[in-house]
Amino acid sequence: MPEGHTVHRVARQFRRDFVGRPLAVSSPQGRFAQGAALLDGRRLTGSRAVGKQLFLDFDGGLVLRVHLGLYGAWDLFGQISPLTEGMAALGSMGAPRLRRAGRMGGGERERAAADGGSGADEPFPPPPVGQGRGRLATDASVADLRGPTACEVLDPESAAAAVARLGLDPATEEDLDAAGAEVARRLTRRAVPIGQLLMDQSVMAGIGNIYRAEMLFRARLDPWTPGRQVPVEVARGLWDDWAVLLADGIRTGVILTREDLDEAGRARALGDRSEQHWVYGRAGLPCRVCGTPVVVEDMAGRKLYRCPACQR
DNA sequence: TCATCATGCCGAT
DNA sequence: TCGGCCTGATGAT
Repeated sequence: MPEGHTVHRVARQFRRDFVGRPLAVSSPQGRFAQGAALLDGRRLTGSRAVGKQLFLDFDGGLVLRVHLGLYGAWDLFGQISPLTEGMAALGSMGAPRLRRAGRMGGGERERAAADGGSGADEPFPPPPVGQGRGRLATDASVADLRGPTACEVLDPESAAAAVARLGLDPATEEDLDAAGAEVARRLTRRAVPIGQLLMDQSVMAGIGNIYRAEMLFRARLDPWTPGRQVPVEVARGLWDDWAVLLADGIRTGVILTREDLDEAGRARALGDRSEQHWVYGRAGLPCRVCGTPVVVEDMAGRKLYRCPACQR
């Protein structure tokens, strides 16, 4: 789903199957017609993610910036490489959607072709389903973009400015130590609740509502604590934890934050949503540590889950 | 068939 | 702080 780990996986997928090739770019829905015309026929030269945003680099320096928002997703067809060892290639990445694939627990969908069949009944390229915003295609692979919050073509300077507006992302920073120190500064100089600062994409980029709730539980930190009251070393610990969780999420495609599980428990949880989180989505259920019912509150218009006993 | 919900973000007030 | 916007799945009616 579209927190940072998903977007990094999308970037990786484009590197595997699209970078280095000329792309046919179109706008089935029409809303991306101008941008598509600028990119159509150009070779894709790079694919990178920063936070929740995807940047696709094209010959001539043009950059396609995509933000999936809450509802966006990529549908993938044709020749698509598996991203996760031992798992089938994916047919959809982003917001949870189910179109032609079987049941899966996450925002990623295995492809119909993956469940034993050859997938030969799928025409290629497939007709765009619904009103796709954009289609990027090589002669072998197709990526359809649906429902994004942002999809725009930028010149190199504007793309750099968009990246500069984002906070630090442990998956792209060269110097994790220096980045951690900077993040700790940004987290501890404002009176805004730490729970809101974690969602602020200009501080640490890529954290969404699930990772926010889970990271604060892992730190046993009350989300309502003003940032400036959080000890610097605790703030620094949040960065270090984000680095660990993000790397794990990129590897598995799943937001699994339970560090208490053994290998078998972890393997089970990867396929069972109800076992993946400490507090997210568990309102009213007993805290996994102390048994106190998990509460859900509104913080700046988003749902915030926490254990009122463990996090203080 | 309808209302509600969702892992996000922006701009007006 | 609020409403709006992107889209589709789900459960109630």
